Amino acid sequence: MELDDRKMKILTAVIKNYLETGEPVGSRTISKYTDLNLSSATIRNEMADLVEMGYILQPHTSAGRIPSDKGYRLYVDRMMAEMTTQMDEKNKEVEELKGLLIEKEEKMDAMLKQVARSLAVNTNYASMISAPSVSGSKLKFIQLSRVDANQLVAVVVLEGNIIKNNMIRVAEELDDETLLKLNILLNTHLNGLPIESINLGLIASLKQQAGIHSDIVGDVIDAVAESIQEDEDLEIYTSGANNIFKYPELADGQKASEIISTFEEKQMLTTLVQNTLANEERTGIQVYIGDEMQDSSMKDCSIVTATYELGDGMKGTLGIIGPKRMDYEKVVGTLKKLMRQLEEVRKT
Amino acid sequence: MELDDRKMKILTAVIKNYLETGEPVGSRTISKYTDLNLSSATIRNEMADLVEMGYILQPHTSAGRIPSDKGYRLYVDRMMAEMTTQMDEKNKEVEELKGLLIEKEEKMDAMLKQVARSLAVNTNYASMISAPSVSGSKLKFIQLSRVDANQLVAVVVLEGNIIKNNMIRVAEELDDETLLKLNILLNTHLNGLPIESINLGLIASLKQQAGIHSDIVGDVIDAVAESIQEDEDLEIYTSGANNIFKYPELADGQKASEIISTFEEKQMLTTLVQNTLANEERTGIQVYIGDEMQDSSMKDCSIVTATYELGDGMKGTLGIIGPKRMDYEKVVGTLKKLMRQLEEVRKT
DNA sequence: TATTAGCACTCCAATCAAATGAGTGCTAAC
DNA sequence: GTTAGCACTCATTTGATTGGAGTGCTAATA
Repeated sequence: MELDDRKMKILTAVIKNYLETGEPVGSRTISKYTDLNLSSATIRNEMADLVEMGYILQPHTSAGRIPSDKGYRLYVDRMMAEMTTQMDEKNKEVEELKGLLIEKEEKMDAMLKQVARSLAVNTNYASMISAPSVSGSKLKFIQLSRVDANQLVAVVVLEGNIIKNNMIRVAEELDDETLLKLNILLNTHLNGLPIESINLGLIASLKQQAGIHSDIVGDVIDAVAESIQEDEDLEIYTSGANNIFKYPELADGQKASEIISTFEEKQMLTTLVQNTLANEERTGIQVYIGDEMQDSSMKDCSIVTATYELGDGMKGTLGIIGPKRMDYEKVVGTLKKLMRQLEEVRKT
Repeated sequence: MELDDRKMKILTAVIKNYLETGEPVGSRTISKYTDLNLSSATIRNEMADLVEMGYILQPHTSAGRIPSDKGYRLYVDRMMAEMTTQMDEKNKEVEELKGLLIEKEEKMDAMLKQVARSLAVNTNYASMISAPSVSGSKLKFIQLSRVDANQLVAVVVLEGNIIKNNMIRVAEELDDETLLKLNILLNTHLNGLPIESINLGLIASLKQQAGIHSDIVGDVIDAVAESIQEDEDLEIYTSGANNIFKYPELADGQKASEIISTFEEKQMLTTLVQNTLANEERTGIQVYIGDEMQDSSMKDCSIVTATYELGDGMKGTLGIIGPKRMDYEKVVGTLKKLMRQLEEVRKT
């Protein structure tokens, strides 16, 4: 059987209607809703075909139809394709979301929290944002200072002015001169390097040059590596978890509990973010529908993710978690705008 | 009317039973449950009195009784008093909670998250912990370094090895010598000072001594102050929010949504923490029952908080949020143990 | 051949009455 | 002061009934 134009129109109508109401859609409704001028009986025949083809489902014998994951997928893919062709809508709506303006924030985490929050408030869905991965970013500055007899603090500044630090405990006390030498050694060899390029070979070479202090250099490099790595296991901020209660299909006790839990654990979100960053493609926007995510607690949800870039190869992901029947157009639009705004921020 | 011994026993029996079952308790149940050897009829008479006195409630005419906030309050107060007298229970149960062992963590926030999590897992209630307030703590070390032409990074280490940092933008470029002088100036005047003592007078005096660079000193001090203040607006970590779904009286959509929301916003928790820190008393443990909190979303909850101290005047609060009928004894015991453990941590 | 009107049928959801049973309050007896 | 006994209350459960939305199928129509 073939998905001809008419079937497509009916499918779209079913989905759109279901997105609005959340109730199964009957043939009569479609008959009026569309401009096809077909009777409900004809629609029924077509809908029976669509069920057979797997695009819609019938909760029970005498009920209307609801979209299946496959149906949503088709719909979303078409929408995404359309959106990229008619890019003029970009200008049209740019003003619209005032609440989404991002204030310049000195502290990265404060900014991310703010973005997550405003995203949740504006869309009425739950939201998340991952801190930008620093991989690919370059070392800008390293400073080793003595705090007291056997404690040092290592401060590392990356491009994009991300500051990391770490305490280092040293067995033997270091005098000022040695400390100075170490600082010079570290800075001359490491500044400007992308953090990936700090590998074992380089560390060995540094240790050698440090002579009698090779142990300390080892410790220091470890500490530096650790401080960089620190939230390379993707810090994720979430907001608006309670929004899921606005959608009856998620608000049921059992489901809600699972979703909240998944949300809190963040493990699942982390893998999703990694997934998104790995799969990045044309628009940078990806949609996961129901079972397309591994996690069973998300089987009644959809997640829309977007990759943002702050320059210097610092990429992160932001996303919306909502019911399958979420307003994909609005969400995708909002995310696109936010992506653009985040990319502006780096210029300031 | 007077709350004699027998009434007290009956009240306690009602509460204990209700804590377990969550169902209204009838006279017949009490008649068997206690060793009073009284018939249900007598119990009924007494319970009628207890209702009149406000310690228990009757959801509707022909139902059993449930404890009122006043009843809970009496029960909790008595329990707390008992617990402080028979402190031997301390030894008895110390082994019991294996999962509660706190691993030494270099990073404060990682440790706090871990504590919150283990608290939630062990109790089956939601949990929270506030980062220790640094007020009262002393400055240990300040370092100002140039990252590039017009950006400095200020690193501040407080006692307890809390590290804070902040970027500073300067209009005019500073040469190495000036920077060195500034560092010396800051360290000689500020090291060892409790952070509260950095007031306007001191700043003015520093500015004066900085001579032509007084503007910069102002900026720097501001940055330092800001970085210290940063999470003085009480960072709070929460965990186990989904546990509320385990208690039917909270799992209903509307209520759950409000609670989750309150939990996420953290505003209410912040004021609670401040409250707790301000009111600290004998044991350091406080119980808030239902309406004793301002927030209406918490009207069906109780919160038990404990104040921990990491030395150096660094105090924080940890707590448990659950239904009113939570297992107060267990919760208080667990919190006490955790307090002790946290206080051990500082010694390592 | 594609479309449509018509009709019997299905199934959910809402409504209602009756039955159930836990628990009370009160009174009279012990 | 305590208790047995009894009538009464009220939430909850159960089952039967109904209404209506929606389907599938068939026969008539264009």
